[in-house]
Amino acid sequence: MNAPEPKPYHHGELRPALLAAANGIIREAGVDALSMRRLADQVGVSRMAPYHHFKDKNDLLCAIAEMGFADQDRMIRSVIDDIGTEDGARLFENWVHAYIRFAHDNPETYDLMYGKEIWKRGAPTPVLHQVSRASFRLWVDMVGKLQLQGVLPATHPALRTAQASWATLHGLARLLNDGVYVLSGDLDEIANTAVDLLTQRTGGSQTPGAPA
Amino acid sequence: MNAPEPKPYHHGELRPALLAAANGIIREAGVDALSMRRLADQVGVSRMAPYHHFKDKNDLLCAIAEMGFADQDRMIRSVIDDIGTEDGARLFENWVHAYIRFAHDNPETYDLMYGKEIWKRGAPTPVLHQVSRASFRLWVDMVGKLQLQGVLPATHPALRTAQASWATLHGLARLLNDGVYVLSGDLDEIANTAVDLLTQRTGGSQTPGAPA
DNA sequence: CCGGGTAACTTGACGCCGTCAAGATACACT
DNA sequence: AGTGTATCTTGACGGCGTCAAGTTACCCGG
Repeated sequence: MNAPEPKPYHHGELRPALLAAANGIIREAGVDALSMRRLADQVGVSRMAPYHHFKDKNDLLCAIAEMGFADQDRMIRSVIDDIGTEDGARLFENWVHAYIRFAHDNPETYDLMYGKEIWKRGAPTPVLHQVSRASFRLWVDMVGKLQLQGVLPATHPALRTAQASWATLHGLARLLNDGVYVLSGDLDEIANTAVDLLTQRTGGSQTPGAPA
Repeated sequence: MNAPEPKPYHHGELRPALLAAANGIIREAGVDALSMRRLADQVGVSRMAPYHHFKDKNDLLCAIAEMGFADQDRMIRSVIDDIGTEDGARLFENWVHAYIRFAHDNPETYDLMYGKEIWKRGAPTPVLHQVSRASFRLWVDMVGKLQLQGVLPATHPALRTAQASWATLHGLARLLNDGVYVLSGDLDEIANTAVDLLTQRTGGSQTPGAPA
């Protein structure tokens, strides 16, 4: 056992430890409960120690948002890989549900990723900017392919269609997470409605996982 | 001139004065800049005075959000009245643009009305709850009528269609205000794309104000 | 006219917060 | 061994929301 070493002045792995702890706090107590002081305390360092690894609180939040984008991209890509490019409609449906589920499972992180906390109040880190744009580009490309397959209407350029349709997803996610108008239980049904609206489908399969 | 009376211990019109000042601060410096202390200072009373008219900071914010809903409803209704119920498609288009414009012109208030600050963090006042639900009901009724006119698809109940389509508007508003993905200049075009998507229109009038 | 009740307002204090400034510590390299 | 540097600590400042206890002005029945 070489673990103990009660207080090795130099923590050694502070940055990752901070990120992990911050994610934990956010997940359990919400992003409002995350303060630099409390974070430092929880990791076992003094209050100013984190400032050697993150210039700001904003800087820390950006790093967390970055991780969120990475997670989301991973999840989203797995949806694509699961199906291949064969059945576009099904792919889109799964995508939508995956997106909503991600937002629902990680409400606080989602908030950080797209909320004003970072994007309006504090300036987003350049690297966060890149990451988020890359994530959006993934979506635009996807929409383009779905337009070619006739799943989504091609009456507008892919970029515009991507923006408008993504706004729908984002709006749903926000309403769900903020608890306005939309009840958690109705979400799947609303998501299906959104899918039908966007794909201009006549009727609706009520649950995507139905044994077809 | 009977105005001066430098410091009449009892302010007399404190509550409305607080609301007005709060709205001013929010409009000019953002909701983050609104603190109870600063507000009190600006109105010329001591820090705890506002607490006799608003139980909480949350209570104050709810009151501001209420006013926001009132404004929004007024604006929305004026769109309806402007056109009558004759041309549903045009009505819907104008509605969407009016909605977005409202969000764009009052970003901080909009944030308060639908954001987590009130709905998740602090509990919304009962009366705010009522007001917001009434506002949403207005939208649901509207959607129902548009479905009857064939402007919006009737494949789902009015409630679901209202939720899904409203999510689109809300998403656009959020993205615009938070500065994610959507540029201010592209907004009208994106809004039109959204209208076309939702109404399943084949092509698009590019600007609503275009001379037919 | 006066006495007391009550609503409006003030001042003091507490414990949080983010972070600047300056000092202490441990390691890395010459 | 000595020096430089990255890392971590402690102290302090101003700001926040708000509880508790005091002060002031008005209102109303006698």
